[in-house]
Amino acid sequence: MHFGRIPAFVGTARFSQGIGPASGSACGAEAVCAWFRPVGKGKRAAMRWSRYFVPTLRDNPADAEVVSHQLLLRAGMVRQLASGVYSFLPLAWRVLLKITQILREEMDGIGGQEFHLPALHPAEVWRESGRWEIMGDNMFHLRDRKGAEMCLGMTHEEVFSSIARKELRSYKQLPQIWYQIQTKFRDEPRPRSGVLRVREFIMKDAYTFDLERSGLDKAFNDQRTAYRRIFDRCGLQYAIVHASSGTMGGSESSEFMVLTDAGEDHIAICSDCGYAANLEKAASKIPSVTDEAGPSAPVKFPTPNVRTIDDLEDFPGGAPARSQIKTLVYFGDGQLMLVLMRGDHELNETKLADTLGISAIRPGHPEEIREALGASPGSLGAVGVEGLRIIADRALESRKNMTTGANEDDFHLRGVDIARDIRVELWADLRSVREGEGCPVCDERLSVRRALEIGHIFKLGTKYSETMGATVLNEEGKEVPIVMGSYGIGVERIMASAIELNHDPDGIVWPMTIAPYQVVVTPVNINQAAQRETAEAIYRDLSAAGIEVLLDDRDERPGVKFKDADLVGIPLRVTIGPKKLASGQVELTSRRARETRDVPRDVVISEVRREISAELERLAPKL
RNA sequence: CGGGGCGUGGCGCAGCCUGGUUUAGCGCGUCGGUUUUGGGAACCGAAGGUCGGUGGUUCGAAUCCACUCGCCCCGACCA
Repeated sequence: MHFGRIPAFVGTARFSQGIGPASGSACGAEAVCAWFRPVGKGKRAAMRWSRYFVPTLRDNPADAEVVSHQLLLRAGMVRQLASGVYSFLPLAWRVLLKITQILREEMDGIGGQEFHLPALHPAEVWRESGRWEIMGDNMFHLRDRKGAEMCLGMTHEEVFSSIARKELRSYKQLPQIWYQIQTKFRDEPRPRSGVLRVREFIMKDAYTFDLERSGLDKAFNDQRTAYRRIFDRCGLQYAIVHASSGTMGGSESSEFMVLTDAGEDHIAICSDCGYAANLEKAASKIPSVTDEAGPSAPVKFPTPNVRTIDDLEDFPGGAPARSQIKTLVYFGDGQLMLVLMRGDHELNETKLADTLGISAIRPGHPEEIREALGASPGSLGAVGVEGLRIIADRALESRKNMTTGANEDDFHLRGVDIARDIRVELWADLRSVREGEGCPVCDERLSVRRALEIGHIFKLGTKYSETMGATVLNEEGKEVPIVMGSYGIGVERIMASAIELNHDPDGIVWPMTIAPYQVVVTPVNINQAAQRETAEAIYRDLSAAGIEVLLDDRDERPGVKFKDADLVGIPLRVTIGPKKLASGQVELTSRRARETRDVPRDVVISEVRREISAELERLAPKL
């Protein structure tokens, strides 16, 4: 823990790597140690607000929109360095350390072993897994001085797999549960929402290695339980939802979602049976439509200036949206394809990509579309189309007498019988579920809510072990691919969602478990000896009791100190004022309850301890 | 990548359209002093700005033009 004081170490670091004195000592040793420093037992130098770096702001910076971003800035916890890149100041770092401490305890609790892998990767391992191409511009690429291609790690399946394939040879070594808490780099197309979608962030990522599917099932369930304990302990309310596995691959995945409008995902949830799924995955039941018999063949009719579903609904001789076929053109896997939806339904692109098993799809460009179909969007249809893949949403199955574009500008077809007139290659659930539709499990009504992803667990299976050759010998001496799982948690997102869920007009209301400090001791007037001395004494006693306490010894007016304490969100405040102190009393305020009560000075320590215990009890994991 | 917006002391903004009367202002914050001390004090005094950058137009540019960098929002995309 004290490498920084060993001259040889500092000297070596400085000369061999050419880094300055500051990084040589502070960064080289202490910053690393900070990851491992246990939080909460500090009994050293007094934590005095007057000396503590907490640059609070009165006004909201103009470019902060979401609450967590505004409050993190105003509370003097974070500062932006670049778009999607944030510096964490001491208060925020304490919160993050407390969160990572909980992560460690729960990962260790299910047998996890902590690693620390490089953030800088050779291109090679990503080429092997095939994700160098798939990740594309989302990955930060660079070259070393020899010109070799490298990248900054977006995630660590590849690196962990490369260790596993070299070192794991026998089934006797399995199962393994490996994890780390590491910085990830993703060159987001659009960083946003403060610390919620960023380009550099801390992730707890875990990987399990098993011989068989059954082992993976157990590992997956253990992780799921650990995740529930973690988020319970962090004071978050969340939903566990079925999710798409996207570019991670794998067979099954669940996301842990905090219900907040600051999130960018949408989830469908059933309050009755508990069904919950990301809209990228959610299914629903919708009433079936009975069509009247139509003509024996499609009938073309002129529709001047009709370009949209709505236009055609209003057009004389048109059709209601539910009797229209929406024809979308997508490009993916090197080819154009037609995607058919009911007129009033919306395509979910992730469902389409998942159905096709490809990662990158995009809408066709107007020129491509015109070249392929001879018409522009607004007049497209699939009737008689040959040579293009045609994928249709299940809601269109066995529909008759439908109306769709004629692939001739300003003309549509009516009387289309899908089974008879369109060569559908693949039927799939492609539509986005909407509020109020039927739960696929119990038929109750689904609601659709905005949510923020804070964790995601995947059953990877053998995707990476096969492409990267990570195998072991089983009991019969046969070489088999290792069955893997992958499990991630966004550390800053826990911090930010805790704020999204716990704040009031005055500022943050930290859950006791992750609060930067548990108590702040505030003398109303630091210049009055009695108040000052009492505050110092209470501070010492609390500190000695192992409580995380901050002493607000600033020579400020009380209002300033109260406002800052509220803004920063410290759960408890002991206030020492002149009148009450004269009768041997101090005040104990709960930030969350916004309640203040008088407490005799000589029992304040035990009262504080009791309040903390009660809060920790409230946040104790339920399983 | 498409669309929109914004860069003026630490934070929030005005000034720009209609170039010079501005020594570039205002509120908050900061520093010094005095009086204060239970919910962001009052008064006095002070510091702090290459007006994002470069180039141009002009007698003269924060202001007009071109290019460029950065940031934010919506969409696309994304763990």
